[in-house]
Amino acid sequence: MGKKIYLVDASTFIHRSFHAIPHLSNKSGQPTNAVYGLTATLHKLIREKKPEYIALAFDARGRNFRHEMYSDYKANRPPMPPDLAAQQEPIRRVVAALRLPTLEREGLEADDLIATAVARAREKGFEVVIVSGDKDFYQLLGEGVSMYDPNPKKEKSFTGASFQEAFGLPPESFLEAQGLMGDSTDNIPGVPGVGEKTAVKLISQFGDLETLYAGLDQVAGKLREKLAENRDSAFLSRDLARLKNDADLGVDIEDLKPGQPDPEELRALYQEMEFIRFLDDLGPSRTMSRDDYHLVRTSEELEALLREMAGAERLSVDLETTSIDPMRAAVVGISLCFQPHRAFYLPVGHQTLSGGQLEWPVVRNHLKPLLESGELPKVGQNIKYDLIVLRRHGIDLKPIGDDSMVMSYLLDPGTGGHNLERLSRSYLNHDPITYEEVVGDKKAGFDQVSPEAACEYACEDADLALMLAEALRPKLEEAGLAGLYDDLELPLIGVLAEMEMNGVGLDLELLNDLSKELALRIAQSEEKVYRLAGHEFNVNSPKQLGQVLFEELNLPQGKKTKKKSGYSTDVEVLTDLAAVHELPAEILNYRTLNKLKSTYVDALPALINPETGRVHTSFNQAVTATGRLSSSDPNFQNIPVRTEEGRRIRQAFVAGPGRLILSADYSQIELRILAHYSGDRGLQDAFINGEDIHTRTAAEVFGLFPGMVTPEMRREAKAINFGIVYGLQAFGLAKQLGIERKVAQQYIDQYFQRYSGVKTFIEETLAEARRTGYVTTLLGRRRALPDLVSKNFQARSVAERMAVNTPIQGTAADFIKLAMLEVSRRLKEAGLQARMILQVHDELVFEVPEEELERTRELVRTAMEGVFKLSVPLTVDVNQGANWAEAH
DNA sequence: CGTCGGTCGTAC
DNA sequence: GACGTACGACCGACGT
Repeated sequence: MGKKIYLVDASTFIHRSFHAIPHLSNKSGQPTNAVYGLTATLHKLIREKKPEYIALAFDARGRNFRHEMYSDYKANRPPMPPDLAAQQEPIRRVVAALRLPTLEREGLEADDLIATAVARAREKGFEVVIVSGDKDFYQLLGEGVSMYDPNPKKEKSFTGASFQEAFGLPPESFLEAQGLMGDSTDNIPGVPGVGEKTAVKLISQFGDLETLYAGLDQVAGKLREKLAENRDSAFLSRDLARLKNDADLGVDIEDLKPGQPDPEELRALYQEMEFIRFLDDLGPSRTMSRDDYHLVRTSEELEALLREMAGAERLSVDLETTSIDPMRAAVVGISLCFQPHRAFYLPVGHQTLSGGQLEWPVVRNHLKPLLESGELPKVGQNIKYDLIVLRRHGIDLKPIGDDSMVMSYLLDPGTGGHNLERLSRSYLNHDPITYEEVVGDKKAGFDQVSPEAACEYACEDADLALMLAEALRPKLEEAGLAGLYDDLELPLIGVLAEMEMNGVGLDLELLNDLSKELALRIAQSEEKVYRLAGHEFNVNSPKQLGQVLFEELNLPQGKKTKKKSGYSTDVEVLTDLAAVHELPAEILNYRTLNKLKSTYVDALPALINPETGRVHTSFNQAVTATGRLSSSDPNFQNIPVRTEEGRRIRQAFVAGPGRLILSADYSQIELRILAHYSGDRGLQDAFINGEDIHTRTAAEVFGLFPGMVTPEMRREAKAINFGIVYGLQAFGLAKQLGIERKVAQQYIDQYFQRYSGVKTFIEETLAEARRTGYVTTLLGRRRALPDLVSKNFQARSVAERMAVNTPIQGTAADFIKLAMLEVSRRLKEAGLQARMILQVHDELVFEVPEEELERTRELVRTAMEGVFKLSVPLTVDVNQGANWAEAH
């Protein structure tokens, strides 16, 4: 086999990608579609052809010899669009990092460089493949010269022979045809009215332009006239299309060998461009050595480890367990790391063993002094998990030094996924061993893993958490987030762990009764639905329901679904249809009942922990974009409250004997924060004077004395008040209130006129956010909003609403977190038994011994009201009862 | 049989 | 297109 060289027409691929691929950009707004297209082509080429010799040809900027021959050459080309110009530099960086040789000479186009390279390469006996789809290269095809177009849509190759077969003329004659055809994209005229078909036909008949014009009388009618009229143009066009094959390449063909691509450079580039697909192509980047990870499986080894740890300054801890639920997990092993890249794994609960392992009581007793030592800060990834598991296993882990997950969250709460793998990739440039790699079979528990495999994985996790804590600390400082982290989020971890461990008591009997009742009512509803529909179908399937409503019953369809895959059957549509037909109304009833039963009534008992007899939610500290907590397994933050059935579910959340449920919620916290932020006198006065804010707003908007406000007006004003915080617009308000859009707009205008401080606040918030690229809360929490400067109207609008909402929602989140810390501190200080069990954004729920009720009430209220001094008072309503429903 | 996107509905 | 932040049940398409 001889040598083969691939000559890539890079410039054409760049243009083609730019126009063919819909707009792509990374989060900082850099357009990337052309970079992506060329990179995809190159990856494919390298992967499939593994070229030994290759060169990428680029057009030189500016004029070249064709402009001299023909002043209108490419005169129809608009200047390079800015979005394409902006991609030139990253393209060069990709090519450089791929270590691909390039051809680029002043005054020459890529085509001429390739034609020249073809000639040089043939002289040296190379086989040549031109990588392009451009017909300008057809003239070069022939012995040992072929074309290959990797475009996935119409992947094709041409050799000299296959070209002849397809076009009926030898490739070198195609140039003659090009003279006749011209090329509109380059503004080469050719013979007007003659396209590829005619040109190829004429040339296959005559052979070349000279012969054609010599025998022009053999051509019939109109065509002959056109040919005759444009004789000069035809010859000029041929000259323009002729590729220059004697240029100076400035490089020897033999030197056009690809180098070893630089994986780190590429990784950084692809990360910046957000080319996830190509990142995967690069394979794992393992920048951390695992050579110094050790199994500790005898008490001698354990004692040696303890001696070594005596000098440690901080300790990274990671547990391997049998469950992701810390309230059910048993310890399988524990890894410890206290200096970079040196870590230890202590197996205690492995089922598959080749050697020995340690007994948990032995490990516990040995480690307990260190893990509970106030002198040695503990570091971890999501350390709340380890805190809970260890506490259940007799160790009170303290103090918390750092949690890499929480650190990363504060740095960028807007993008989800603060797991160790992602943190490691983005901050340490290291792809860790994944859980799947270690466990293999997804159904197997971690205790099925061998201690040896577990050691590598667990030690790496502990190592990573330590490295990340170190790497992220300066970033927090730089962003001004260190205070929020040290004084709020970090201490909150312990409070959340306690709340989760406290859990919530459920009245199972009540839930059982409710379940039976709902089952009956659902069955009745279902029957009625079938009767009204005329047949049975899956009522839970929006798709089937859509068919019944809109195709069988021919009810008027309101709207399509968001992603326009079908008919919408949501509550808004069905409510409208309920006026026309009985079925939609019944569906609504069915949905409500079924939702309650499946999501709450039946789901909750299944989550009762057998050890404690209670339900232990997970409060997630690193999920929401605004700083709120979220709750899952189960989500206790969306337990129904508005309907009667909903309240019955809350009745099942009960206090133990001799205890009460106490609920304390901030009154209108978001609107109070808005009043403070905006400095609006009207809004502030309303809160300072203890007025009903919705009545006040109604009076302002409708121009009445507060005494004249009707309940209906108050309801509308309430919608406006809430809507303002979310960036409401006339369309949305009109829809919600069922009023004309114009009227809604009047309401909003009036609102901003009466509360002009709010209007100013929104404008200033947006201006500041556009300038800095992020918004902040009163405590300095940040959220980046790159889309504020997006060219996409919709994306920009969404970002603007986030910019208004986040400081308000996020400040409320800051406050209740502060309150949780403060309440927790004071309860301990006062020696009260009350246990905090839930947080629902503006509400804290406690379980309190009856005899401590009054003291606890006052303690909770003052702690919550005093977290921050706003220009308006923070007010807390406290209520209590035997269950959560009564406490509201 | 598991995964994942879409739809819907609950909370603040 | 049009009001922010979450979680989760269920369906159905798709892949193993």
